[in-house]
Amino acid sequence: MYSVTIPAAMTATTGKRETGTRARILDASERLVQTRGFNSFSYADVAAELGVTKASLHYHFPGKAELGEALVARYAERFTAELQRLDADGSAPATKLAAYAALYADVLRQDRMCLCGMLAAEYETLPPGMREEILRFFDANQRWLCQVMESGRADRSMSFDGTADDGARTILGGLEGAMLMARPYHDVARFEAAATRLIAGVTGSR
Amino acid sequence: MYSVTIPAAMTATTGKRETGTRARILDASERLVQTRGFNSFSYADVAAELGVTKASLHYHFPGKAELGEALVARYAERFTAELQRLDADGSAPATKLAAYAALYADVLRQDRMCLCGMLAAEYETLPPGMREEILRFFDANQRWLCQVMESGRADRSMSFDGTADDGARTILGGLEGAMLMARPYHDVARFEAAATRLIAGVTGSR
DNA sequence: GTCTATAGGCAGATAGAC
DNA sequence: GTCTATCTGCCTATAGAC
Repeated sequence: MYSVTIPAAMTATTGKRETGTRARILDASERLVQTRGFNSFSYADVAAELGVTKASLHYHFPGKAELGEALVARYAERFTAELQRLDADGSAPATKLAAYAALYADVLRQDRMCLCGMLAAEYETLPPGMREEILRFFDANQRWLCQVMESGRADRSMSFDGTADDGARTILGGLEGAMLMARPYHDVARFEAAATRLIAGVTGSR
Repeated sequence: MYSVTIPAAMTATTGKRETGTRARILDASERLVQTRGFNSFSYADVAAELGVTKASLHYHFPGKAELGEALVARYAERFTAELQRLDADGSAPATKLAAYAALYADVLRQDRMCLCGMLAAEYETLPPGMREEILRFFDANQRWLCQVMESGRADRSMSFDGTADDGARTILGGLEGAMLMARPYHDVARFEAAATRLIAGVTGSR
């Protein structure tokens, strides 16, 4: 098994567990956005879940835009930390890709969509600050995948046509799409089968 | 070029152009859902675009749930007609897959997401009637892709590992995900590169 | 079929007491 | 920091005239 996800309410950089109201707001909001979408959850939802008032939430996050930006920032920070951890492992490129896909599977097992995948669907309706962060998240993933594929090609453990850049995009989009499709069916196996095939497409294991 | 999409306001089965208010409501709503999402558009948006009042919309569609169901039903009907048209062509399996991907590219070129791909993200928030129709849409696509792949394997024009079922799901999810990723970047080429690779993964053209 | 008018609710947000 | 109270606006939806 490749997982071992960092819990939401834990700062990726310090590893320090956060228990303050701010972190609890982010945790509840994150789950709501990943399951329902940014435009389909309200301050009232979060307040009810935390047992506080809406006004209290506005103290921590003046507006929904600020809350949204904080959500993506924390999510991206955590995800980046996971990618660095995978790099630190020093495992083979193909193993890294499998571990990467397993991160997605972990999210799906909680009946959630990737936060940024969900926000990508709502992209047109989001405030500019959130849009920029979302693109940065995808760019970072893309770069990491591209680098893994390049190294796999370099050590001859992988063989694929075209650029590593296009391959990375195919995998990123393929995994996001596989999540999107698997969720309505509540079928993680559906995701895993697709993930395996997507990775096989670049490892040349056919 | 593989496209030649049936215009929205045209009944797929009869080919008869519809100009009534009902069809115009569906057209405007469809575009809004595909760009913003079901929970991010309102009767007011549609009414303003059509130059009628919200009350008039409620005459044609009592509630948003009924409007949503009619949207998916029409979209699925149109899409199914396209698939039948592709079958009638009698072209090679690989050509059919390329034409299938081109249908998605046409949607993306209008800066839209696949209607059902968008609704898949919002799935948890949708009324039961819409949910069932969305699953039916994906099932139909899946079956069509599966059948094309089976025939490709049968005539030896395609070679792929695993079941055609898994392959079909990988392509369906891969294309939906590629759309999802390409839209924020306004980059159709990004989609096309991924689509080509996804199809190459089953045609064995490597 | 389309309109005016309006209901009832919930959204995001703010002021100010404690 | 969290509360009560309140505001304004938009949402879906309905009644009833034309």
